[in-house]
Amino acid sequence: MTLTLHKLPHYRKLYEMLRKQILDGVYTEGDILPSENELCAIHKLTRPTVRHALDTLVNEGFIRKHQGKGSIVHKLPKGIGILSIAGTTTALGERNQRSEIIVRPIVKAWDEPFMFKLSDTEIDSGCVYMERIRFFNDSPIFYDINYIPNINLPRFTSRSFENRSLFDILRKTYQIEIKGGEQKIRAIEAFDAIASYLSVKPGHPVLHLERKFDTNRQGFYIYSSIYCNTEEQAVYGLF
Amino acid sequence: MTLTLHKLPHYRKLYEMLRKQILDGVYTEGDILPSENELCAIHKLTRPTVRHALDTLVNEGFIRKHQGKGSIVHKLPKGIGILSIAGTTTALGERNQRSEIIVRPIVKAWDEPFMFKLSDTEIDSGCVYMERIRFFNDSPIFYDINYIPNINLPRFTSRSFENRSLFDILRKTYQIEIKGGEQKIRAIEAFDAIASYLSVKPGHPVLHLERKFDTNRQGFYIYSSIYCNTEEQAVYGLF
DNA sequence: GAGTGGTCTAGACCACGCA
DNA sequence: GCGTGGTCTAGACCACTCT
Repeated sequence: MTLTLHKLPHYRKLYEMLRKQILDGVYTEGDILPSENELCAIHKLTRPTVRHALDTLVNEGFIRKHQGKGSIVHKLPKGIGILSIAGTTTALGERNQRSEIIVRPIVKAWDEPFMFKLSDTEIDSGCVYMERIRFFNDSPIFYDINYIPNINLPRFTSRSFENRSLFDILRKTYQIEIKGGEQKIRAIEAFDAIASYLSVKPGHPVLHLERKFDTNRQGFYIYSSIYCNTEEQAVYGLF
Repeated sequence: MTLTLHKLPHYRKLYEMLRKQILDGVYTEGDILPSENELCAIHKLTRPTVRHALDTLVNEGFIRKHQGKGSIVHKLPKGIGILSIAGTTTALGERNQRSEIIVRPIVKAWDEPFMFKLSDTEIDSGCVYMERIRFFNDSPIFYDINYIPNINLPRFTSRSFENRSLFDILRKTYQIEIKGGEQKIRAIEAFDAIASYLSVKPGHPVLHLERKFDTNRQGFYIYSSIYCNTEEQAVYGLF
């Protein structure tokens, strides 16, 4: 579980460390983190750097800050945190999660019409396309269709994606990091294919998310269309 | 349209100014804002302060920053940005919006069971309850139920809410600011009341959001249950 | 009053995009 | 090479919470 390289900025390293400690239960709901001044002293950093790390944790919902009191660990969401998706680093290691490939990655033209506006470069390059089902506690919760521009991704289609995060592979193999994104959300009736994949009856309401991810590569975006069964677990988000 | 008071921090004033200029079309999609150093010179501020303002704009999706290029104004979402709700200030002035009160504010006990865990203080106080429909372009899009703890809110139930934001009143009358929050999202079948309010047929899929807002008052949260018709317009969010 | 987070200054060096 | 944003230091003062 050693981190890839130590070229991360200081605030990022502190962020990763505190985040891991919260996820590992070193700090649990309601605990107060060391104060900013203590963190400065411990890690030999200055307050703006420490605050940057804490601000990131606040944005991702791990802690809340209260003036005069301290940084308090927030309760972890019970649902599935797909709306925030921790745009920054390693995706949150959801428990009891596995995925099943429905359509292995293939190179093809973009669907027409496409859910987001594409640049000429994207259109000319075509996309790597794949379909997956993701399970939580052995129930199919997500059916997602992914579109990745076919630009400078050697041997991408021959890689294995079973039980590995798509974003993990992009990060580790191609140094592509997700920096943020936008999404459209609708409630729709499951049509036959969706109903079958998600084990619901046709016409059952499901969540439909259309997402566009920003990356650290200029002009390089990743697109996903996700159908989500919210019967048992709600989808969870912050704002 | 003068701002209430000038006691805002510097980064906040710069943020409000740039935000207003973007919304007013002074800068439009693709435009590059003045560089950080230019903003420093113009407003007599230092870079961390300017960067704080820009970071806030990034978090709310108004701009994207690109190293070596600048801060670029992002396209404004076409849908309804309820997932982010601009936790910080004046809610985004949606065009062609009006609301209709279904149940005027009344004091009552909390619904049982409640969608979020309540503290003893909250339970003992009861809540101010109200129901509203919100229209966009004359179509009923949101039906929302609001619960506000009945703690130190003199004359709240006698106020008029027509065409005024609930949060505006809380901010201006009681100095209560929304600082963030969390939400659960599901796709459900509209039951009869919902279907009638949102002008859809019973069983039609609608979005159901259960929200808990943090405020600047310690231990004071606001709760909403929102049903949303996503037939015409998608709900829009960032991450 | 002591400690906490919130705001702010005045510098510095680095990495990236572009001409 | 220049200007951009990204990171970082070393201080300062204020507002808030708790005791």
